[in-house]
Amino acid sequence: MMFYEIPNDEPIYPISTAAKLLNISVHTLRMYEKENLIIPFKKTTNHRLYSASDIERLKCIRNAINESKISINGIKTIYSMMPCWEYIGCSEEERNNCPAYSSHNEPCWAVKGVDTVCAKKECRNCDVYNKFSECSNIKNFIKNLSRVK
Amino acid sequence: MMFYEIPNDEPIYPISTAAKLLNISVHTLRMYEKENLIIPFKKTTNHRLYSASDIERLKCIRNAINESKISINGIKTIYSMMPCWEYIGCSEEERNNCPAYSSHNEPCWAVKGVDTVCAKKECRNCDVYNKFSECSNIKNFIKNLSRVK
DNA sequence: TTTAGTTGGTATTTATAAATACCAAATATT
DNA sequence: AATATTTGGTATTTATAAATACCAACTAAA
Repeated sequence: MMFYEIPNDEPIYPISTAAKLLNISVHTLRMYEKENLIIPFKKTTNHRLYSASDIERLKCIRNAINESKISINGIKTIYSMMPCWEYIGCSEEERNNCPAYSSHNEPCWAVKGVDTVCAKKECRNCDVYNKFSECSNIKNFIKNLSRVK
Repeated sequence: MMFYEIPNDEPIYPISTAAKLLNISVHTLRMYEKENLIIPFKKTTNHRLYSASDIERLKCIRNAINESKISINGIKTIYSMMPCWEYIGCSEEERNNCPAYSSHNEPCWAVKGVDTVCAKKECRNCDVYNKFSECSNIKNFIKNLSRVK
């Protein structure tokens, strides 16, 4: 018998499976997407697929909502505080042209402009986006910022 | 006729006046205090007094709750992200001994320990606390952090 | 000393965020 | 070809955060 290891960023679960794994409804998953909390992989036919790391991210979101009692808009605001420009390495000018740099309500991946460094990037694969599979990472990121730089 | 300028950090409004200015109930003000969103001045008799800058801060909190739809716990989590240690200038050791450094749910002024630099400080008068009279300042602080250091 | 305001507490109400239910059209699967 | 699933949409329900109401004891002001 052979085992194949599936990378945890491989999109494998259709939406119904993801919903079952998280014990929530399919519609709720679409709602989280509409709110820019999650970016599932989309097939050419527009059908969604979720990876293991997507599931982890969603567990984290569920925990924030249900245990920590942080509203969806609260989570979005927290996401918006990520200093993405440091991670991407934006120049002074690039920062000032980027809506993400001044956004206080939406995560960077929800507001990237058309002339920005990130415009053509697939946010789903971006480190800035992925650093949040574990939610407490934003403050950790801020800690590192202040030490490293 | 003479005019006396009142410093905007001077505690002058009793709770009923503050409530009227904000168009909310007295109990709501006490609730915000219990949740560590605000630290009003307390007279020796335990009666509260609010300053003009307290009122501004509260307007900001009201806006976050009513307009931005961020829950109280969300606001607390956002407050907890403030890199106070940079502002206070804590050493490596001081950081690691301070509950505020690792807190993800409570603002620093709600969790300061007994052996910390801030233990004896009056948080109400602290710059870290006061920088938030204008709410969008946390991200601005992070921006400065990454540039200055 | 009489009236007004504050204290901290619990119990209740209200407003609404979050989740569910249902829909017809499109796509996937057998 | 027939069954199952997904799509995006609106309308509804549910759970609960946030605010209010009420309390007796204490303090402040006229």
